Amino acid sequence: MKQAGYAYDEPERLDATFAALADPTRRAILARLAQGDATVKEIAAPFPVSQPAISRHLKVLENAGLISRGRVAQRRPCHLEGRQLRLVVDWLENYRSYWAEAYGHLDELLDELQAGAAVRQSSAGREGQGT
Amino acid sequence: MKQAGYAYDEPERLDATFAALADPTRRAILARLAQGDATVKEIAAPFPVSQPAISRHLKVLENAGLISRGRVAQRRPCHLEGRQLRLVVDWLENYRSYWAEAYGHLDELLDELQAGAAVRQSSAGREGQGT
DNA sequence: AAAGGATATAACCAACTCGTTATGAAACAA
DNA sequence: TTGTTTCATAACGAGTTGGTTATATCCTTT
Repeated sequence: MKQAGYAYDEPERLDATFAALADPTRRAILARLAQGDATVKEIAAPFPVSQPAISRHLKVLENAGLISRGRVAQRRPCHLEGRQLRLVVDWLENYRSYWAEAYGHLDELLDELQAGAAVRQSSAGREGQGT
Repeated sequence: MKQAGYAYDEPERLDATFAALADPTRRAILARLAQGDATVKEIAAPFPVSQPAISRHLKVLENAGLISRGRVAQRRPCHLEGRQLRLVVDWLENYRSYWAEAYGHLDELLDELQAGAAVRQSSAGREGQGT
């Protein structure tokens, strides 16, 4: 386990990251960015809040390391940064034995089953339907 | 108390869950509980904060669905609930393509490489991209 | 140079968070 | 009963958050 400035837990960055993820608007922004980079205006469009509010959300996401920002003319295209999400995944890994058996979304489960099936597909004929 | 009805994102519970995880003391509590159930007093012991503060952290964790509490005499043993962590994992799954390639912990990476190697063991094409 | 579009910053406010101390309530033990 | 242990709740203050409107900044276009 790591020991940073904090007495008990991991780096302080996780604080900011989890806090950033705690807001639905920000998660929605991430969902938008998962489909491709976007400018502030594009990001702001679907939301019922002001542009400054979005700008601040973006700053929070950036401070959390969840996004990065480029610069094209007067636009500042935002890009989803997988690295920080990875840290969250890594953190969760410590608890795998707890959530692994928990029944989560069904499709997740099916996904795993399918992945397993794909590997051994050489033998018999599977039926599985999609959706 | 709270109101549902968010336009964009998933259930509101994720808000509470991520918010709960944003605090290092609470993550440390979870880490403690990962080693086994514990009473409030036991949990509070290592922390430099008052017992009421711990009680409130536990309430936050409970509201987030991350822990549950039993009742034994005057003790209220706390138990880590994997189900809610699973929801976080499920949420992260949507971003897998982003964090999967990100270099996180090395062992994680190796784990994946090994799994991948097992799958493609028969086909021998592929020029590698390095790094 | 002047105008305009895209974004950031400032100032402000209501609501929430996290800590504190003091006290209350429930279960046990004498 | 009386006291003790374990935990929760109330009340308060400082700091943070998330929204607003107004304004400043930067870059492009005319």
